[in-house]
Amino acid sequence: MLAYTKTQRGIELPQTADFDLDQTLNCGQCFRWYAGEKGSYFGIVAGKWLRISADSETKTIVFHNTTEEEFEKIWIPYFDLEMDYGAIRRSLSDLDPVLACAAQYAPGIRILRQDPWEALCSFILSQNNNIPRIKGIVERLCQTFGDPVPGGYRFPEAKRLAKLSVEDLAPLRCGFRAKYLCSAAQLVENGTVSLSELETMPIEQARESLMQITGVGPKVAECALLYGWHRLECFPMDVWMKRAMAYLFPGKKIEDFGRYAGIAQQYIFHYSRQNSQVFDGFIKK
DNA sequence: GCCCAGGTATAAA
DNA sequence: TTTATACATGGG
Repeated sequence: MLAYTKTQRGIELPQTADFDLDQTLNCGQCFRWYAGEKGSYFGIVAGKWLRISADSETKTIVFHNTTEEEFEKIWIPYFDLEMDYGAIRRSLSDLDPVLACAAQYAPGIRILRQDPWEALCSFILSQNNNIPRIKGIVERLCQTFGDPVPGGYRFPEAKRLAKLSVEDLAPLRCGFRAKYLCSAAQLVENGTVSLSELETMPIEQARESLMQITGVGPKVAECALLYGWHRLECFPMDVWMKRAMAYLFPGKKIEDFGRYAGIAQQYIFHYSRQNSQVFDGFIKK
């Protein structure tokens, strides 16, 4: 069982190497968390506003003003707190020495269990885009079409977006991606793409299913399945990652990373971005 | 102003 | 089947 304590501030969790807020919330897997004071973050998940911070005095992660019930129901699953990322990191490290090196750069990364629909939309909006702007678009999407909740807005349901036209989405200023969002909403709403079935569907089939949506290619499908459906075997590949793989793991295939390939991918992504030697090795054409 | 962003659809080779 | 371009917008 997960060891947490209830205090005046909320719920507190002993700080470990396996959970780092910056690495987890600032790595491009989610777009609705904002940095607050003193290294804290705030965001809205499942209609609940949360402030979360690391307290170096008490050596705890603090989930502020949270009830036990809410913590159990929302935050444990969302932050995937019952999965042993330390064990996964060690087993991945045993697989390959270069991967072991990469893992050291972001040992505190966790793969969030985001809402599948929100993740799908977020990664549709992420294509050929940068993170600050993606965040802005997602925020406008929620403010414009999401139901209000204390602290902000929910992410709008597919049902709501399915009624909208490309013109209706103009306030988002998301450019050519508006028609992609419409396509996603309509295919989900008319049942062509079943959000619930994607959790257990064979991965190849799941990928094909998502790619029926106009604007969802292999990269977006892989990101959505990894970050939205927690399909950890998924390994988002872009030009950058292809080069990183060729440079760091010549001859190695994604399957070699096993069922936690997606976590390996996050380690590699962070490592490549932070290590200038690796960067110079493959990014300059 | 200029470059470009964790891509994809579409039209040529 | 592989390789080039346009795409909308705005952050840096």
